Amino acid sequence: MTKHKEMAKALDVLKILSHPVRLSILCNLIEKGEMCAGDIVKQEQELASQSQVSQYLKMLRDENIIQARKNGQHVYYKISSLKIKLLIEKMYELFCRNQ
Amino acid sequence: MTKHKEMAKALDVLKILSHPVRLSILCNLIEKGEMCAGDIVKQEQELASQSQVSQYLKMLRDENIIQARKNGQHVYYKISSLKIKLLIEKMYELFCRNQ
DNA sequence: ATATAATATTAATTTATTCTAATATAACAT
DNA sequence: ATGTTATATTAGAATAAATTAATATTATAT
Repeated sequence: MTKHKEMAKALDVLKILSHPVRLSILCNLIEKGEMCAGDIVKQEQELASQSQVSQYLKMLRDENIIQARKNGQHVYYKISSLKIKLLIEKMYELFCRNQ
Repeated sequence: MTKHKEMAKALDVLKILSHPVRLSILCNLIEKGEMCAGDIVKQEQELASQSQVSQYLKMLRDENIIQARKNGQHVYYKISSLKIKLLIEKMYELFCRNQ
């Protein structure tokens, strides 16, 4: 990848992460491993509607940050990008660990 | 810090970083250690005006990501947040290192 | 005192992102 | 077939962020 494209990729990631509900969804997916759409909606219901969550999940899929697995009428999501997982974990370490 | 405030802090950081010129400024500051405003403007001149760069520098100062030191008519900037430095270095490692 | 160079500030415009509300689709149960 | 639950899609409205263009400030040199 060229320097410019690497930068663009990093910026895409940052933009996606810099939203309270999207970041929260990703943190919960890291914690739980896998969740179905409905449970994600429930987790975020204070801050976002079903429609919004569905739109965020699509964004995250389109960026190859999460992947979907359909089972009957349920859709299960999990993180597919190790890089994003590591980045969020680093942020957790830097901003959320005491001291 | 409460979980909610930590999250909010992380989000502020992500928003600030998710701009091509702001991220570029920070990367250059990490590389060079310290730069004066004029040199930063020169580095970014393809993408941003003097006014824009000055506004970005203010944002970064307001977030305590960089600090300013005035010497005559020049203002020298450098990164003041170790956390941000470490985060950007992690991003470099994840997104910009080959492989 | 005036001019110039370096940097900062401001308000208004433009553009991008997010939210809302309504509707669509697909799987399943009766 | 009809209803129901889970999830996705869409277009338009609302909000937020970025850019522009003009001006202000501060330090220095003449």
